[in-house]
Amino acid sequence: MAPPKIKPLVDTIAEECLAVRLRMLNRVVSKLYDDALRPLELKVSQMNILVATGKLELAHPADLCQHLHLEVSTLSRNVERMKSRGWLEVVPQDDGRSQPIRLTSSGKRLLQKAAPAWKRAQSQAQSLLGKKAADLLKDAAGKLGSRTL
Amino acid sequence: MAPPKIKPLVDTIAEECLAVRLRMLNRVVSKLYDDALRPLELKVSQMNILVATGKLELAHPADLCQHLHLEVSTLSRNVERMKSRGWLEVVPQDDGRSQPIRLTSSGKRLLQKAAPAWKRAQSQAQSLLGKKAADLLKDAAGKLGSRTL
DNA sequence: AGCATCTATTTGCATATACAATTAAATGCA
DNA sequence: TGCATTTAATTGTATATGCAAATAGATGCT
Repeated sequence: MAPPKIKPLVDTIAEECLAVRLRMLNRVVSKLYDDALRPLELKVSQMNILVATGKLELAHPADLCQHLHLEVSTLSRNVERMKSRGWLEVVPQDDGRSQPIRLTSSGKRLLQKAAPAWKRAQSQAQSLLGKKAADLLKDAAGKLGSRTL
Repeated sequence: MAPPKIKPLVDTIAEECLAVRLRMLNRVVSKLYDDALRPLELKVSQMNILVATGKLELAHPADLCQHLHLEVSTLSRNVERMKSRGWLEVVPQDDGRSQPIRLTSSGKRLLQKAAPAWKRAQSQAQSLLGKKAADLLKDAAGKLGSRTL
């Protein structure tokens, strides 16, 4: 029998899909930050983790994941790389299951050094998205539960 | 000497970084679609490519990448997987460098079958983000140049 | 024709991400 | 004490992503 008409469906999804748009924006905006941070050999994904860890001071993986809406297994691999670079360290606890981490001095220095690059990327992203979209982005992120971080 | 004060910097980035928010939203929203599409063994990243290919009818990798703001190397690998699943096929050209692709019948049928799952995820994403943010998302994506797709 | 150059795509390598399964440690209860 | 259960994190496996380098084919110039 004749193949089903695919065109209307394709047009609908192409014009309306929120995921395709969000994923595109994510790629473009992440690249702005990655480009700015490249001289520091730091990626925006890693900077996010450094910041969230600094915010919590002593950060349990599961807590970080709740704040960042990241899978624990994803975080585990990222932290592994960042420990080996000397930016994070584990702080042993009474409960041997816990492996909470904190910033090392080196990690803190890296964040300080990254600040100007972050500011540049942030302002590029701001101009690209426009103020309204940028504000809405904050609102939307707030709706994800587990406070903004 | 004393370590630099890291707290104010961490607070600023945590509260204002657009990338961290966009990346979080991307993870959460992509998961809505991936969950809905899982029974079809289809990921939202792949659905995006199927749709963009369907839209162009005969799609050159470089064109797809421009529309989707994707690296050609990324697309190359994704297309490889999708060819091996029988959803896409290469259409040889006079210019031997060109490797334009199109949907196979199987790829079209898959899209048809995926439509209800897409609709469910789309409406979940809509509720999560709210109408205003969803609309802004379209505007913002429009700012990326190379028309909406 | 022959060669440098340009263009389209793929390949090598590394990180990011998620799901499922596993390990390790604490806890509760018989 | 001993064992099932629960909790915290890691490990196995696969896809997604991007940068840099390599390949392959077309094109233009001499």
